[in-house]
Amino acid sequence: MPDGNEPKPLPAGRNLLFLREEELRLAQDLLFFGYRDFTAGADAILAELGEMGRAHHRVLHFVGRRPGITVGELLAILGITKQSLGRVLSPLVARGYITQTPGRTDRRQRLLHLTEKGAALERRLFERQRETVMRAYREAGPAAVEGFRKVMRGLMGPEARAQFDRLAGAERERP
Amino acid sequence: MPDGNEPKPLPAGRNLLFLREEELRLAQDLLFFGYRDFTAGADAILAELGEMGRAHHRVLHFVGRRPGITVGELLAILGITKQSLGRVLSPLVARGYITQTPGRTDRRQRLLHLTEKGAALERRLFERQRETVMRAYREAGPAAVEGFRKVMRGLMGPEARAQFDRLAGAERERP
DNA sequence: CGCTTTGGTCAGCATCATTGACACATCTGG
DNA sequence: CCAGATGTGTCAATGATGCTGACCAAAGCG
Repeated sequence: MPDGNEPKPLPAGRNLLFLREEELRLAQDLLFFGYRDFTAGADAILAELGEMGRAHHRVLHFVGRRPGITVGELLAILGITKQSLGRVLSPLVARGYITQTPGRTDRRQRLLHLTEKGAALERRLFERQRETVMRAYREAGPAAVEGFRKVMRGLMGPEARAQFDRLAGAERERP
Repeated sequence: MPDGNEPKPLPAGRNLLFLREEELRLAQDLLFFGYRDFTAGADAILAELGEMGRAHHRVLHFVGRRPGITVGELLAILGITKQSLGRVLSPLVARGYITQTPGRTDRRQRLLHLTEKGAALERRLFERQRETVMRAYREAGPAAVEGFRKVMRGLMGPEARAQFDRLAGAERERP
């Protein structure tokens, strides 16, 4: 990321960079409506199925994202307590969406993987959200997408940023 | 929008517009981490004060955004039920954060306004989020902000889009 | 061998949402 | 003017998601 060290106090775009009140009000509105509708599709599927909610989806997502993830890593990513995760993870295991296998080197760990059933549900939720995001991306155009990514990443705190970068780089085998 | 010093003259549109799996996974991660950290600051203030949560903040925000809004309009914006709103709004009125006054033309309506106390709390939460958003905007730059806005708006469904556009254009007041 | 780490579990509580049913005041149209 | 529609408030019950504190068991490690 091209941070800081560029001594360019160029006042170009100053109006945009000086965050006036109305600009932040707009950002608040955008994030509220946008995030709500982004999650709405998957939420509706889950509500239809019953017994599961958004928290279960998040677990399915991140386990699918990092197969073999440990409980501790998942806790760090989600930023919730062990007890809260337990109430979501245990049913997912009991109902055959996720498997737990002891770690090879550290047998205290429970490595989490999606079962076929779990992967199927995750994919269904994924496809539903893909429609929403694809439409937004297509309407906005590639340059806007790049800007969207920059701003969303900028909203994260240092910890979330580190978590995100690990996930984003995981595909390319680049830690 | 088509500014931006791209050092990589890839076949730009096509790769970005065809929403590959990994691109959506990234979008999911971005929205999860970004939205969570965006709300985290205000949530922390509210948790400190006790007695109020994110739902109360949303009410304060939208009442401040549209002074004199009716309960029905607020329900439409928030997309929750009357009962859910009641449990949040009633305490805000009882504790002197919001006033209800009968509508001039339709006395069934309860027009909502922030009190001085309510405006002060809303401003405190606002300033906290301003820091987060300002940092993200500054790091990303004006072009990225424009893209962010386009994509977030694109994520909304038709109803949310109409609500958002009304709020965005609602600088003009009606007495 | 103790100490730490990793994970699981119990009991209790708070917040934010839901549905269904009902009550009341007020506006509006025939 | 009355009947019905509308705007708002409130009852009870339920569910999903989070929290804290406490405690336990298995496994790794110095």
